[in-house]
Amino acid sequence: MVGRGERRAQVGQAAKISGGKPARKSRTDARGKTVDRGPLPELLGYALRRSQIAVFQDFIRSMGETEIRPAQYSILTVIARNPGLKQAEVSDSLGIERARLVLVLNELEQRGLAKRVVSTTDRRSHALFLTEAGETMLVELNRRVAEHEARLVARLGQAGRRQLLDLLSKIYEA
Amino acid sequence: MVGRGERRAQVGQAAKISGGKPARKSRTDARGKTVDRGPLPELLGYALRRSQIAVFQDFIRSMGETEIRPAQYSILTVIARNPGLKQAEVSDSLGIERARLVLVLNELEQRGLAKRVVSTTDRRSHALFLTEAGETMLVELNRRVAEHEARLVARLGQAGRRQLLDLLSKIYEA
DNA sequence: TATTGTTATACTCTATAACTATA
DNA sequence: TATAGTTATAGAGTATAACAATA
Repeated sequence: MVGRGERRAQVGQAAKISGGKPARKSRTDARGKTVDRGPLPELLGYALRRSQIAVFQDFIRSMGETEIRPAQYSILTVIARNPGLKQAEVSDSLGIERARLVLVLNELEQRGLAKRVVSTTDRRSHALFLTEAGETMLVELNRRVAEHEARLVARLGQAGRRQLLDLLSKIYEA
Repeated sequence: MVGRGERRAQVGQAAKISGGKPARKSRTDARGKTVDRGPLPELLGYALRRSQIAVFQDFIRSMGETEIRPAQYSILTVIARNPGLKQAEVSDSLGIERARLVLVLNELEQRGLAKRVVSTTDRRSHALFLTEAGETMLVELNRRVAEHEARLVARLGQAGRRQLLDLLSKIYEA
C-alpha cells in the first residue's frame, strides 16, 4: 500500500547495534528506477509515519461497510468502557482536540451509535453513552479489528508485535 | 506532549508473549480522572498513531525557525541524494501523491531551496535539483534532525531504536 | 493511448481563538 | 474567573478526477 519495489542497493550504517536486518535505504519503484532515500529509513519519524499510514489503510479497509474510522472507533471504545464519561475526559485520554471531538460526536449521535446526556450535577457538561445500536456495532467492530490485528501479526510475529507495542509505549506514554 | 498521567489500574491480557512491560491500559488525566482505554493500547494502529504524532511534534519543534516540515525535509533529502530526479519518482519513493508534491515543490522553489528544470529528453518531465541555498539548508536540517533523533534514543536506548526501526520496516516496506 | 505535471475538489485532522452557558 | 461545550477558521495531508502537453 505504501510501495512495492524490492531489489536493494546500499546498506549503510544500519545494523550497528542489534542484529536485525536494517530497513532498506534505497527503493526501486514500478519503473525499475532505484531511488536513494539516504538517512530517511533510519529516522524514527519517517518509519513511524509510513507505518502508521499503512496500518490505518488496512484498518479502514477492514471496517468496510461500517464506515467507522480509527478515531471513531477509539471514541466508541472509550465511551463503552467508561459510560457517563464527559467530553473533556474523552479528549484528554485520546488526545483528540475537544473542538474536533464535538464534530465526531455529532456524527456518531446522528448515526444513532452514541448519545449525549446533560449532566445532572453540572449542567455545562455532557455524559456520554453508547446506544444499543452502538453496543451492537462495537461488537462487530471488535471482530473486524481482531482480523486487522491478526494481519499485522502475520508480518511481525506475536513476539514482534509485543516488542513493537512496548517500544511505542515508551514514545507516546507521558 | 500526548498526555501526562501515570498511576495505572488494570493490566489485562498484555504481556502474553514476551517479557516486556505492557502499555498502560488506563490513563489518569490532569483532573485525576482515570479512564479505561480498553484494548486501544494493545492495538498497533493506536500506538503507531500516537507515537507518530508525538515524534512529529518534536521534529517540527526541532526544525525551529527553518520552518521545514517532515514531508519537506524528506523531499529535500531525496532530491539531494538523487539530483535530476523526476517528480513522479519522488512521489513514488516517498509515497506522496503527485498532486500534493506539486504544491510542496512550489513552496520549496519559492523559498529558493529547490528548482525544476525541464528535461531535455522528455519535455513532459521536470528534473529536480537543490539550489546552493537548498544544500546549505539541508546541512543545517541534518544537524537538527540528529538532535531530534538523539532525544528519541534517550527514551528508547540505542538497541531499542534499532529494534523499533527493524520492526517498522516490516510494516511499511512492500 | 499512456504518462507528466498540473489544477481542482472534497474530506479528515490539527491547531487556535472566540463565544455561550454555566459554575 | 474558570470550565464545558460549541462554532469558526486556517492550514496540512489524503484521495480523486480531469485536463494540457508530450510521448
